[in-house]
Amino acid sequence: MAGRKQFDVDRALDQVMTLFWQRGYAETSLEHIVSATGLGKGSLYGTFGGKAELFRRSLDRYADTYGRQYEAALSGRPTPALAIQAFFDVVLARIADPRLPGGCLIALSAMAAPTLDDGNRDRVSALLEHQRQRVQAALDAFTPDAAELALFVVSTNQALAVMDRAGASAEQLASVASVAVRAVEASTSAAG
Amino acid sequence: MAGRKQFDVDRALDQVMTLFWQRGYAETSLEHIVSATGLGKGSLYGTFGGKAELFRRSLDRYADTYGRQYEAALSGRPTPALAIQAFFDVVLARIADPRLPGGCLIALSAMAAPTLDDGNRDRVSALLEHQRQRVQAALDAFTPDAAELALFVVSTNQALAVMDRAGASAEQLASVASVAVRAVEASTSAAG
DNA sequence: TCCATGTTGGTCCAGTCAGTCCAACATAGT
DNA sequence: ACTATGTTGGACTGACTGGACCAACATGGA
Repeated sequence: MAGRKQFDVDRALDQVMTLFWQRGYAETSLEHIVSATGLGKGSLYGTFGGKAELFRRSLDRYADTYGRQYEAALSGRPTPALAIQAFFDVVLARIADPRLPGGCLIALSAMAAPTLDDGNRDRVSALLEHQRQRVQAALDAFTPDAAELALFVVSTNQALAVMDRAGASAEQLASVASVAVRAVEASTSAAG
Repeated sequence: MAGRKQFDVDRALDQVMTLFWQRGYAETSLEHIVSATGLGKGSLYGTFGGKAELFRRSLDRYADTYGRQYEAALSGRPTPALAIQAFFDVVLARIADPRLPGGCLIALSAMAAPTLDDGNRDRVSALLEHQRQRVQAALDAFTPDAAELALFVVSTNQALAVMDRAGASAEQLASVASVAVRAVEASTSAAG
């Protein structure tokens, strides 16, 4: 194989992911991507394919990056409430990081689902379902209502993304998360 | 005034609102709007102004239409839990209506905030804050924690919009709402 | 009746879009 | 050193975008 890649593929993907995360699929042009990565169109098309494929790779990279963090937060907690609080802390910390766009790429993409191609729409649903299963697995040991609670927790996560985008403060977002944690606590200590 | 309007402005606005609600701001072209309303560009520009103004009018019409429904649902309920359940029932019924797009125009627009013009971005925040105040007013009589709970309820409302767009079933959405209602119930009967 | 005023729908325009193509280049194996 | 192979970034294309414009039209008042 002669002629090696002149750029770091993962680094470029991070830049593209951030761009989609900030502006959404429709409002991110190839010109934005070219400008953010410093690459030419030939390199982008040769390495990643078209815009839709570039988006799919961004979704996967996002899910992988933050999926690990969620996984770590959920595991090894003594109570369901502490696990869910740690889960929300991941989101709250990410939202508070000024180097990253607001909200959540998955939530953003779910909203755009009707105008995404079938492949990307399905991918978004699958990633969200995977997230639900992750939370449910962490709750299963504590309560028989894990399925319902897991869906509620994942939904609240999406809510935080919307509220952040709408301009809510860090305190407000933490408050929403804490109400949700108390709901999980009440559910698991009373009925479970 | 000679030369009267040949079309029903509110009817046209409903069609435009539905289009934005389905596809979002960026993915809705003037061509879509012309085609959906059957009007010419001259009529649209003469009556509403440009695309951004058309979007603003759609936001306001949306907020007005469903704001009345939320208001009615919240008022005159004997307990906070019943008020919030009725509130969520408005969203759930709207989502279940096959004639309307999924999710919520406000939530959709909040997600697109970074790429909206200042006027529309501020409008979205204002409408969401108005919604929060509406819920808080309904809860104020019952509990001292109304501010925090109202924010939680409005957030859950946004969560339902995201989950619907992601393909969640009516049962799943109802389940999320019921967990939230129980959280309100526990908060207001225990601490209040 | 006739004209001033507002409406209508189509045409046109400059800019932007995603995607294709290719000539110049850099490398690895021989 | 030479060449086959893969990479690169810019030039180009046809389609589409939001918006400006306007000639034909419809109406209400004088």
